[in-house]
Amino acid sequence: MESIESDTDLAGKIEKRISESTIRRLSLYLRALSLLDKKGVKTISSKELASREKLTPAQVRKDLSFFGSFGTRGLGYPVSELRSEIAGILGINRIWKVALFGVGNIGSAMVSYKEFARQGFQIVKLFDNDQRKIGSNHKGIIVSDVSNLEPEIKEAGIEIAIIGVPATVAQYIVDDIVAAGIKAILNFAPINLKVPSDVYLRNENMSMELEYLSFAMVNNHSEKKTKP
Amino acid sequence: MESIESDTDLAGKIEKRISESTIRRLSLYLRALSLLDKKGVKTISSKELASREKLTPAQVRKDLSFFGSFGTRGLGYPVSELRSEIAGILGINRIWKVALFGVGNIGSAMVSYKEFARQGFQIVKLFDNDQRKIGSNHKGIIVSDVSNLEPEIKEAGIEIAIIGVPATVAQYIVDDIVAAGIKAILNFAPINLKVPSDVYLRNENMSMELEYLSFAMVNNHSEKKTKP
DNA sequence: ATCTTTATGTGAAATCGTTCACAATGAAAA
DNA sequence: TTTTCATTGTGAACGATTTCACATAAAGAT
Ligand SMILES: NC(=O)c1ccc[n+]([C@@H]2O[C@H](COP(=O)([O-])OP(=O)(O)OC[C@H]3O[C@@H](n4cnc5c(N)ncnc54)[C@H](O)[C@@H]3O)[C@@H](O)[C@H]2O)c1
Ligand SMILES: NC(=O)c1ccc[n+]([C@@H]2O[C@H](COP(=O)([O-])OP(=O)(O)OC[C@H]3O[C@@H](n4cnc5c(N)ncnc54)[C@H](O)[C@@H]3O)[C@@H](O)[C@H]2O)c1
Repeated sequence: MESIESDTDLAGKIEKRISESTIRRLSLYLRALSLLDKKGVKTISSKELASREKLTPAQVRKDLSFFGSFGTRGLGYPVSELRSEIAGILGINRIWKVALFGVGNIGSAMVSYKEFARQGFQIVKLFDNDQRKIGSNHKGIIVSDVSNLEPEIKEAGIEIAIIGVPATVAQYIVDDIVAAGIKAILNFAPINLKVPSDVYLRNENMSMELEYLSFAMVNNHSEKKTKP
Repeated sequence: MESIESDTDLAGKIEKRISESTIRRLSLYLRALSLLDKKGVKTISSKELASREKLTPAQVRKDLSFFGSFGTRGLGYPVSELRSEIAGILGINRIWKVALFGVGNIGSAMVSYKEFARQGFQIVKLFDNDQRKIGSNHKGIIVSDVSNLEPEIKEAGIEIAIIGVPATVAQYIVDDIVAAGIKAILNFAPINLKVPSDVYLRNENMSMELEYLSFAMVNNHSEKKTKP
């Protein structure tokens, strides 16, 4: 439960905790590199990569240096190779099976979004408690009854859950999900969910982003720093 | 364009830049306080408030102290009053008119979400370029043609735009929106949009959150710090 | 082969954000 | 009243992250 594990850790080297900011920036690098790769660009310098994501070249180099030396001095980084290195670091050079809880507005939007599957996040199960939805077909997936989640999750090999149910019931669903062995949760409900310390939880909070915009406008708040 | 403005700044006091983290935590405090207020709780200590959002009491007190003294020593903070103070700081004790661009999966989900309006963000215009959608009624709003956005935005007094169009066209739409005078944008397209420095931009990046979960699982990465 | 140019990788410095620790203060009890 | 108690508000210490600055290395030019 500490730091990073040995598959990105050259033997004997002292491990260093990777900051959340660095990990988030890796996602940005990955997105930029994927685009460049598709365009046929072969190499890119930290300066160019930084400018595409409003970061500094030093930041790019420092972030990457935590994981290894991927560049060539005088030349830059090989686009395609760096792309797959980062995919490997982020753990998305594989398929993650995802289950979605709550096939409502936000849930339906997620299932329809093909980009997730392309990035390795495959939504393979949908759960709801509404009898009108259970049994119906959404993008090729039959909606299951949430009251029977454990065997279905285990059988399908689900490792990530997305929470798209109302805030009032989210904690109950999460308790069941955790009991079923899921270790990663992306939550859209506006509530602070309690999970055991070995379960990873991220919150998607759109109100927070709108409120940030509101604050910025009311206070003429300047972005002082490159933030992923 | 620097720091916070004078309405939260007692005369003569030196202004201090408020960190992004602090602003994001204010949103969390607001959410918790709204809930407590609804439950009829009258006062809350920094300790209790912190525990509800997985933060430290010192953090809560420090965050609030940037904006004033709202508590009573020995007692705590008055829930209802602090709630409206924070709403004032965030600039949401008023109504913001919002326009949504791209009435697709994510766009439809946002229009249907009543909570935004309750928080002061009122979606009053929808824009699309699909002839089948233009003129149709979504939750009481007629979808407008995006090619005629400027007069409609100005007439409606829109100040915030939500971008729910494909990444390939997002920059074009944003250029038009900015030309129409909009100063705040919440973007769902997975692309780094270029905007003038006086336009506030926030990105909602769900892939980033999923990738963070993936990284955490692959690397047994522990949350070391309270992050909003 | 040698030189010039360009750009990486990385300690060290600087900046920024969080936590500590305690004096100050008001509420409640005696 | 006076004392006790709980909890705020805040400088200062600490820790984390970002930026600087340069030695190092490879590519391309001459
Ligand atoms: N729609 C948005 O734009 C938006 C934005 C931000 C956050 N959210 C949050 O996302 C969540 C879902 O929002 P929505 O707009 O999609 O709501 P919704 O009402 O459209 O969908 C909720 C779904 O959850 C299902 N459900 C309810 N109780 C359940 C239970 N006990 N078990 C399983 N399924 C259950 C309902 O049948 C429904 O299909 C909410 O917590 C909301 O606050 C939504
Ligand atoms: N659906 C999701 O869960 C999800 C998740 C993350 C990010 N996103 C991003 O959000 C955006 C929208 O995704 P979606 O799934 O809602 O897509 P979608 O295709 O369902 O919706 C896009 C909408 O934009 C409209 N549009 C296209 N070109 C336009 C133009 N030039 N002007 C105005 N409108 C135009 C289309 O007619 C359509 O209604 C995309 O950038 C996507 O990458 C979506």
